[in-house]
Amino acid sequence: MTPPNPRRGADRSPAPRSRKPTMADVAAELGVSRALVSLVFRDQPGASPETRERVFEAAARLGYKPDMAARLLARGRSKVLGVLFTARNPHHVDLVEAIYPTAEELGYDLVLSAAVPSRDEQKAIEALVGHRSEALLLCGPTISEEDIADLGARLPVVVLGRHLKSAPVDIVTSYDRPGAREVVDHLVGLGHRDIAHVDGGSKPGAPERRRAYRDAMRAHGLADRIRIIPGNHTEEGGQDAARGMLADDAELPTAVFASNDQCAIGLLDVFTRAGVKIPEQVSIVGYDDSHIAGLSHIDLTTVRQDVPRLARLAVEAADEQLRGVREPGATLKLESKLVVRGTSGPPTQR
Amino acid sequence: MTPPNPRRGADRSPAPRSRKPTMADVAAELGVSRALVSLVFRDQPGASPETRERVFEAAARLGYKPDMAARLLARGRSKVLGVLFTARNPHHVDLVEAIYPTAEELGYDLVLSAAVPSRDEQKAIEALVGHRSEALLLCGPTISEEDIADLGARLPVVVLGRHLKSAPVDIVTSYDRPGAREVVDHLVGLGHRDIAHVDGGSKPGAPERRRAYRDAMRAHGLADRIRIIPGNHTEEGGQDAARGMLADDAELPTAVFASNDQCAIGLLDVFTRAGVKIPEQVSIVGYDDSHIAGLSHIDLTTVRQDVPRLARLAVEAADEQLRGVREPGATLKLESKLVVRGTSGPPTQR
DNA sequence: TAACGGTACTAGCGCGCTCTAGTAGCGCGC
DNA sequence: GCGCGCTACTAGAGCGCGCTAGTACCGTTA
Repeated sequence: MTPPNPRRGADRSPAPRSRKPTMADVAAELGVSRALVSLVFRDQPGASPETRERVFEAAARLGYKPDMAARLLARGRSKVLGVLFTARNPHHVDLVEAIYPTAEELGYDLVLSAAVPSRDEQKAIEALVGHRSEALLLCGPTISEEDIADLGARLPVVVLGRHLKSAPVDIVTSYDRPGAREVVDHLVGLGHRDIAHVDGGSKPGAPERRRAYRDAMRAHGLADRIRIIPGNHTEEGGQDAARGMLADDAELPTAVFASNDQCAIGLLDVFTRAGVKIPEQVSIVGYDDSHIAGLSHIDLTTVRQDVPRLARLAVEAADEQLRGVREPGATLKLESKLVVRGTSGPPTQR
Repeated sequence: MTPPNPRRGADRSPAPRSRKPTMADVAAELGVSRALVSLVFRDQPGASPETRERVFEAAARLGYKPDMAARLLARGRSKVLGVLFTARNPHHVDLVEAIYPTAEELGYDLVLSAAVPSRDEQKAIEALVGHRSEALLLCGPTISEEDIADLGARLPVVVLGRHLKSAPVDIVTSYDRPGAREVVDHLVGLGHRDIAHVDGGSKPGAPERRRAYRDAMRAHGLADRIRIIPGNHTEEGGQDAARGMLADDAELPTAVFASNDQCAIGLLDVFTRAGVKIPEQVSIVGYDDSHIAGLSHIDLTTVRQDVPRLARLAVEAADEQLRGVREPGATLKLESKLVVRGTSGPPTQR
């Protein structure tokens, strides 16, 4: 029986388009050695300015572009960082956007792999490793701490936005306590006392934010008002939580602190549609200050994570691990700060 | 005992982590040839079942993973598709998610490159080509038609969601006319006559949707009610348009058809915050049915593009070009259909 | 018996590049 | 004359893999 995929011999040369020119073509064109062309393209000393000129000119004329795969293979260092992110998470998207400039600055190329429903994180990570990523930047990974530790033993790993007890990886994230504290301070300052928290279950960062919320409430003597509603880091999570609160006979809290922006947006939506005035009847505060909260239609009060610095630190951490200047296992935390926008305000008395 | 570490000269490898195992390590471990291991990993005939078992077992034990870069280099065909998308566009994200399964099915690996503000499309595309993408899938590219044509001359290109006059590339998109027609039919059926269109300027797909809106209005004898408001395919575009409409002395239209979902969401937000009831005072209809519209808090009436099929057709088109079974230049169009949700309803008389 | 065909494997070249270890040619000082 | 150091270049060995063209060893068949 022939295999179902008989793409074999016909596999060799795809379209009869003109073959991609290689370094050898450029070298032959000029009558010099491949090594010289290589030198020029790597911007290494050892070629005269005139020769450089001629090489670039010939390369442009032939349409030569360096082949990354071959370069990666030949070079000890691939200078490629693999980035895992969740396509649907706007905060991750922000991080990815912010990672590009620093990576470029330090001379790294980026390969992205998206965790999507049909393709779990493990597979996405394997793809990154397979593409010769030297180090991995994982945005809010949901795989087990053990798996992350295994990965960390194989290559440098930097985890963004998630705490880990003990894994041989670097961690770059924000302090949750001050952020949550600022949220509660802000809301209490506005006159709120019934401040609920819609959490993110066990999603990256969620346990810490939940704890920070509890601490902040206690610090304000509001221990008895602590109310934690199970949620998720998705719009649906917020929607479900909001529906639950509306269906509940108990009074609505006057303020809700959500575990991330997507969740907050879910809350916002269901409340708005139910005729609950935001922020008059319920104030809503998110977390992350993803572009979807800040730039768009939401005008959400939220906790801003310093995304550009998070991204920079993450890339630098990876670079340091790669250069071997220190052992993995560092934890870097940044301050985050409250951004007051339109979804929080003083409660109205009922 | 453990594999002897044949360290090469002066250790160029970054961290002193255990060197990545290669096929040779696996072969040595079993006392067989590299070629055998290669066979097994490529799932080719020529190895006994027992041997396969042993190879896999040894590979797992050593932690061997095939190296893509080397594989790409050695293989005539790289079997890698490069995907360009805009990180912030939820519809693009949907497409990326949908592309993965088909690509996997046809045996292609995916490399993503995001167009982000700090990194224009040209650079993102160069990165894809440099990583040995055999073909490119471009989600709503904004570069010039000429640049796309140049690209298409170099390698197979499939453009998603944008019309082109003449370029040697395949195009996969949706018919705009029936979708827009359905929108106008729906709104007229509800009793609307003042139906405005917030367009997307020259963004991919926008001109066609604008034209389709005009045609549909004319078909309903509403040529004199045609009202096109300049917008953009972003939330800000929608917000600006909405603010403009509110500031305008003229009466609000009773319905607004936005050029994409993000734009519709911007409209939705500004209107809602201004106290305009949706859909009682103004109905809003989007375009794309991106997850942000469908699954989330928006409950937006919109035109659904058949994302899974778009994705499948795009990958298949790339595959066909690569196999050389036809010349590039095909245009594939899919039906799209109206999805009625909560943001459209009958107008209230004033 | 030889000839044959099939299975299970191996040798070794080459993909396009990087990089070490060179060589050739030059001017210079002694 | 010699060595010296410098610049400008080249030869050639890999990087980890895929793939063609083998070889060795069966069991059949005429």
